[in-house]
Amino acid sequence: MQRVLSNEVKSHVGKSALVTGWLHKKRLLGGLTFINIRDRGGLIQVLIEDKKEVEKLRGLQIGTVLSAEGDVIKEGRAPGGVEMHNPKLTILVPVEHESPIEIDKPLDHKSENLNTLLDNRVVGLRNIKETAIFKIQDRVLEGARRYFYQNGFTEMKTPKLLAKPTEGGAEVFTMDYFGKTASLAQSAQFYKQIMVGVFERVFEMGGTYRAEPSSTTRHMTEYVTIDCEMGFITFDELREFAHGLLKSVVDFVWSECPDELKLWNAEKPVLSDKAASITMAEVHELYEKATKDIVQDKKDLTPAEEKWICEYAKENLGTEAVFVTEWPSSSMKFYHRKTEGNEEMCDRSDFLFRGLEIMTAPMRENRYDILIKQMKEQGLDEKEEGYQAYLSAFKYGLPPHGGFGLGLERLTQKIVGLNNIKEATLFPRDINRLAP
RNA sequence: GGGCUCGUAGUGAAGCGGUUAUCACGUCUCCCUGUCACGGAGAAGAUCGCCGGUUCGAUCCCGGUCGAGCCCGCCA
Repeated sequence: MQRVLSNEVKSHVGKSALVTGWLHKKRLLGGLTFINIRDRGGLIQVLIEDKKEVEKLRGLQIGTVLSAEGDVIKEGRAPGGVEMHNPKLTILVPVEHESPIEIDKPLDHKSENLNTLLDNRVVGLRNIKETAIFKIQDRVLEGARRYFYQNGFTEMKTPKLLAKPTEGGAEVFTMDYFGKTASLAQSAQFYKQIMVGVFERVFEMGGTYRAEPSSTTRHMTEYVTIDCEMGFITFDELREFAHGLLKSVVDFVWSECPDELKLWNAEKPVLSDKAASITMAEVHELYEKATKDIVQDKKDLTPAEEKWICEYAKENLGTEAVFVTEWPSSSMKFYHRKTEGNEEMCDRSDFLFRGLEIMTAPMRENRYDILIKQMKEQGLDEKEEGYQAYLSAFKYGLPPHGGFGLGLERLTQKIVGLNNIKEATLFPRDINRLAP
């Protein structure tokens, strides 16, 4: 008999069916035994009355792989309205080891116990509520992909093994590469820009590696960026496009994952039709006025300011996502573009969503000679081998362009409403964690 | 890299200078015909993170160490 998925069983009412999956839960009530079988479609309840069949489950733990062939009955008392009766059970993989954590009840997400959650990830991810996070993440990726395709983008995959750190710095992982030193990509920056010369609009979703010794609720050493770069656009158009991406992804996820979002009591974000922007100076001023806190370093935003300005935007601008613009050019990357008519500033924006920076969206300097000048100003040697391929893209013509990197796990975290980015990561990597 | 906090059965918690180290979930045995966080009775399960010190006596107080979490810096 052919296997039927748990969510398709309802179309077999009155007939017999075969379901195969994992033993998710058993409840023995004497003459009646209920079990739940989990497969990729969800859960199905099976009622076992035959003592011989019940006895097959003795000593077997949650996680046992089994199949049940029986009659599909319409039953209002069963979850989902259908259940299987008179099953013949076949144990495919007996499991006798007790699960280290429970998988049929919501798992503890308190920060103090995060370590247990992550140490037992292999089994814990089978918990329906944990699975929901990553189903949502899957839809985030798909929603983003659709938005890019609708807007004329081409998906690409750029190398993550690099000869030279793309943006310099100590936060780069290095390794032996057949006698040479290779580094892991800490961004797709150079390749994204190079590919503007090929496709105009490109995107990539892939791993990014940073050897930062950060220990916070929002940092990991390996994470996924939804990266894009687009040519022939203005700074305003870039922010509008990025805002549109967030809106589009949110709408898509809420239409695809209502059940999963409900498990987490996730509230749909309120997002304005058009992108909302506030200058950094305005943020500092509003924040200091409202909280009486003095911001020491005015060249950046503190986490407290990021949280506060998002609350402000929600109340006053009708949106939970806001761009912060007018960043000082004194702390910009060499490939960023200075603001025309105001060289003290650069065309950079950070996109804050529910109190967290989820992307940086700047324009790039596309004029070859000015780019070289900016490299020199930052003490970089444009003649170095690692820059040659990158610079030749400019030498042979790149239009005005800009792009951004959106942190997948940060976005998932904020959509679901999780406290720590690692809760939104299957197998997180941080300064202390390299396994599982 | 800096600061603060926390380590007690498989999991989550309580506790106290002298206890048989307490509770809930899970596990095991028995009972239970509509459970869905099933219910009831019983049982097993803990070198109280590790090392050292103070003390007649340390899980508890002190020091170190290892591990973890949170905040800051930096960032997505």
